Amino acid sequence: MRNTTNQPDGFGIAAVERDTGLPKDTLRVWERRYGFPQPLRDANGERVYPAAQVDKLRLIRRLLDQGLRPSRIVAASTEELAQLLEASPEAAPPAAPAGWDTLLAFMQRQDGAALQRALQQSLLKQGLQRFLADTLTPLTDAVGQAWLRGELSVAGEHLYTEQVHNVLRGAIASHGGHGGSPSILLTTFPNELHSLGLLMAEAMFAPEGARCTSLGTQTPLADIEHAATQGGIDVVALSFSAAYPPRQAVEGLSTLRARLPAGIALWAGGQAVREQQRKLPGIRVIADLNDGIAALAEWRAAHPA
Amino acid sequence: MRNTTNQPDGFGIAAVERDTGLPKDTLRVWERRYGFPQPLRDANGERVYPAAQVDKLRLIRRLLDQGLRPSRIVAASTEELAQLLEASPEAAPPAAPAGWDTLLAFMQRQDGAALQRALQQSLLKQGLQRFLADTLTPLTDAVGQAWLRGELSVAGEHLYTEQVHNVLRGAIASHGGHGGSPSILLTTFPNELHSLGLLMAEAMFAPEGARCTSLGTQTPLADIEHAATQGGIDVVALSFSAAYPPRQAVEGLSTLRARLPAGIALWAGGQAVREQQRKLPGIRVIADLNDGIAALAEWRAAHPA
DNA sequence: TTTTCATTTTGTCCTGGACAAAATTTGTAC
DNA sequence: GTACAAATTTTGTCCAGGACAAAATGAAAA
Repeated sequence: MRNTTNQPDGFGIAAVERDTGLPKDTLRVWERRYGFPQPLRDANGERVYPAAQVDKLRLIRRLLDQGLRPSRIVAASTEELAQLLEASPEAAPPAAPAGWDTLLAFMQRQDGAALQRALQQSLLKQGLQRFLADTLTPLTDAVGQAWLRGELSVAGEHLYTEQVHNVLRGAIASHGGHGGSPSILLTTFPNELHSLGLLMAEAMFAPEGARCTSLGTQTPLADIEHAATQGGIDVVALSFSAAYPPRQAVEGLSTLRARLPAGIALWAGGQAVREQQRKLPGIRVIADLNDGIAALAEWRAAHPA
Repeated sequence: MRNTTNQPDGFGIAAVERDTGLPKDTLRVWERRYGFPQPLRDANGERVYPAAQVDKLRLIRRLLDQGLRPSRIVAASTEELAQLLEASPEAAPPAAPAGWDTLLAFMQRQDGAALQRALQQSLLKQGLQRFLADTLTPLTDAVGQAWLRGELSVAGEHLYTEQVHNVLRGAIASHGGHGGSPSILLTTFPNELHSLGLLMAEAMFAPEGARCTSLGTQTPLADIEHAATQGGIDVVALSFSAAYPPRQAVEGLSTLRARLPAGIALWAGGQAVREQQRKLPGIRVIADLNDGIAALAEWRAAHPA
């Protein structure tokens, strides 16, 4: 029954876990292996992390998400880390989307209303599918980059995600038609909690006249199977973010393919599976949003009403 | 680098922690002291919890929340636990919400469209706030119960959550007014990924004329602080599901309270904090949706424009 | 070039011990 | 008996240091 919070000057290990997202076990093993962090100890021998070390841990976490390895960065000095951060923001800063500066400013100042208005405006001007392909896809990319570079806080990124949700849900609802075929079940595997890809897929399929049923994120495999066979589903569509381990994706998809009746198609989209088509026989890997439309056309050609 | 999730028959310790809100350390020490839970072991000696034990842990968790002590209940048989639960004041599960049978059928057969139509209809008939208090609250409860009893699959529950999201987001959007004051920032702590409570709170506050900014789930503490001070926020509102460890909630809230300027109010709602007001000085614990309205009124009384 | 195989890295789990905070019981004075 | 202080038990979280599978990397073969 510790109170890890308000050490006179520093944070307990539980508080650091909450703040940085790095599990306690990881914090301890890093200390053992790399010599950082090196928390003080209180009277009872428990770790007390000074604020400066917590800040550095947060920086390390950003670099980790950029693809750097712990052995290279955990032991490095704060100056080296800052240099690394400058160095390789994905080499080529890919042509900021139109109006990027304005949008970034909205996110930085936490102005959700303005952000939503701007998105809504693009949607009306372009139509749903072009909005998805030409605006949302590069924009989401740019937001991720901005976070990696430290130009945007986690809060700013969350705000963006939230507003995209609002706009897309509204668009899907207004397209209304709980129409025809195929009947598509959309979801993600457990541990994949990125819902944006899912929603974008739904927004792509729904106006094409498919009957979309989304289960949100994190449906256990057995339940996907159950829902698909129960609900008269034609296609099960899974979404994978870049952060999902590709091997787990392949393994899970193969298992699911084996358990689903052959009459139900299985589609997989997202960064983690983009290059894996050859390892996934019987599964349609969807490379991007347009390819999704193609997959839909294929299905319809193969299943004349 | 374990994959705790998809054990062919059972859950890894990390999955159980997520599902029950009981920390790993606690699960292990209970096993040592009380002989329960008693998970199987996989080839590598790691704990694999059968579904039945996870269910029992969930039951124990509920009794704990009611103030019973671990030594009385952790070692008890499932029958004893069921009796204790009957006897408890909170019992009163009955009174199935109006139209429950129909709605349950929709969920069981994965008919999202019908479910959404039914919810939408209730919303129109009752108005948003009564819909929240009189329909959605008991309904969400009933869905959870049905899942516990095995009458509803995970997929069915996900379908329900998804449709409620659709309906509420639509309702909030149509209420439009990104109006006045206070300016409320809504989110959850890391590891709390239940978004329904958050959305219900937003749906409660928005039509009352508050300016709501939701960051979705899982915002690190430091980023909540950043967003609140950056964005001209008057109130930070956190939501906690029943599965969130109460101690962590209390500790996190205390830390956040200390870090936020005194001028920014901190509100906390949800099962995990319902009984914790006395441990949370300087924080307004919100008992239910109506109490949220009350908190809003209090704030306005204290801050005349 | 791609594919396969061996090696290193890395995160999460394990055991069993410890101890402070909280809860409960016991003791004492009014 | 009731109120309050002190002693005791209960309980959750932390610690150390070891282990190992999955992932990432690098080398070799096709």
